[in-house]
Amino acid sequence: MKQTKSIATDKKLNAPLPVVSGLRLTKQRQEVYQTLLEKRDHPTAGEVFKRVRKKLPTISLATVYNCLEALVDHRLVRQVNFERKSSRFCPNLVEHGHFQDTSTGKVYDITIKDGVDLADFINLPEGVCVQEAEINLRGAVADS
Amino acid sequence: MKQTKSIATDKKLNAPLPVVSGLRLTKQRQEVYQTLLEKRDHPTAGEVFKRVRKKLPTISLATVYNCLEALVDHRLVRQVNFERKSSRFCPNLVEHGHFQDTSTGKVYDITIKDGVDLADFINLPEGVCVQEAEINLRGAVADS
DNA sequence: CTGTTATTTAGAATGATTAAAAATGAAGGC
DNA sequence: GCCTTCATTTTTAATCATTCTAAATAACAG
Ligand SMILES: [Mn+2]
Ligand SMILES: [Mn+2]
Ligand SMILES: [Zn+2]
Ligand SMILES: [Zn+2]
Repeated sequence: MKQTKSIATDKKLNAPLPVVSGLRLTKQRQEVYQTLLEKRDHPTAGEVFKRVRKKLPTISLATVYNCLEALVDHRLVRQVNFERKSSRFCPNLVEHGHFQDTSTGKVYDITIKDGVDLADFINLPEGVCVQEAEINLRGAVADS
Repeated sequence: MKQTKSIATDKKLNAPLPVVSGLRLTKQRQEVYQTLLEKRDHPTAGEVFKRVRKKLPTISLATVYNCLEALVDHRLVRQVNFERKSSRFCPNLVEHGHFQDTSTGKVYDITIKDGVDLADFINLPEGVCVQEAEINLRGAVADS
């Protein structure tokens, strides 16, 4: 499927892990973050583990989980869940949703139309303040 | 939070499990389905198990999972997932999304504005045919 | 450089869900 | 109603992604 361009897609492929208060800089975290930037295919923790091991052969799976959690908690990475499958991870910080091709399992970013707001198409009850919005689609792609 | 009325919300509280080809009618399935209709609070499988046991004290948890899976596969019930928490189950078949109150954990149905279509606010790539759409919000509710 | 603490690591534990296999029962034909 | 067949239920064990534990290591503030 054709990839849509976006600000985040144009981000440098080897941007260093931003210095954020409360997030100690370790080579494991840098490498996990780099790995997510280099191939934006929404890998699972296990897939990230396989990739990072090429650079850091002694890293453990638990550390990959720890790093991903730290990155997610600091909002440098988003966690994407389809049904009860393994979580996937996405470094695109622009507001977007996800589409999964049911025949390949691959996950793609989908962007929200410019200037569109949640409340424009959803009946939000009085007094609710939406903090996180998840839009996950699944379906087929023509020809493939 | 105030419940929004909908066609499905007005459905009889004790509608029998519809006869569907390929779905054999058992008292376990009927009771699981009834339980979902009676209290539309998006219970987990474990919660359904606790409720159904009052009527069918010998039912097993595996059977509750089996029944829920059968109902979901036959599109009589929807499965709702927030992050990696236990799946929840919803008998509302009208197209809708879900909102979770982060302070109580409770899940509410949210309806899509009338006449609004996915493609109206999402940039769908060429040739994709959306088969399932999941809209899950989390946030806070005023006063509570 | 040193001390303090967060992080990493290997391994064990967790918990929701699924699978296996034997027992049960729903539905269809007679 | 009775029989046959095959889906479903039940109990139990297995799976598997993720989290926890405790000891070893390494950021980084002073
Ligand atoms: Mn977290
Ligand atoms: Mn299913
Ligand atoms: Zn993404
Ligand atoms: Zn619902």
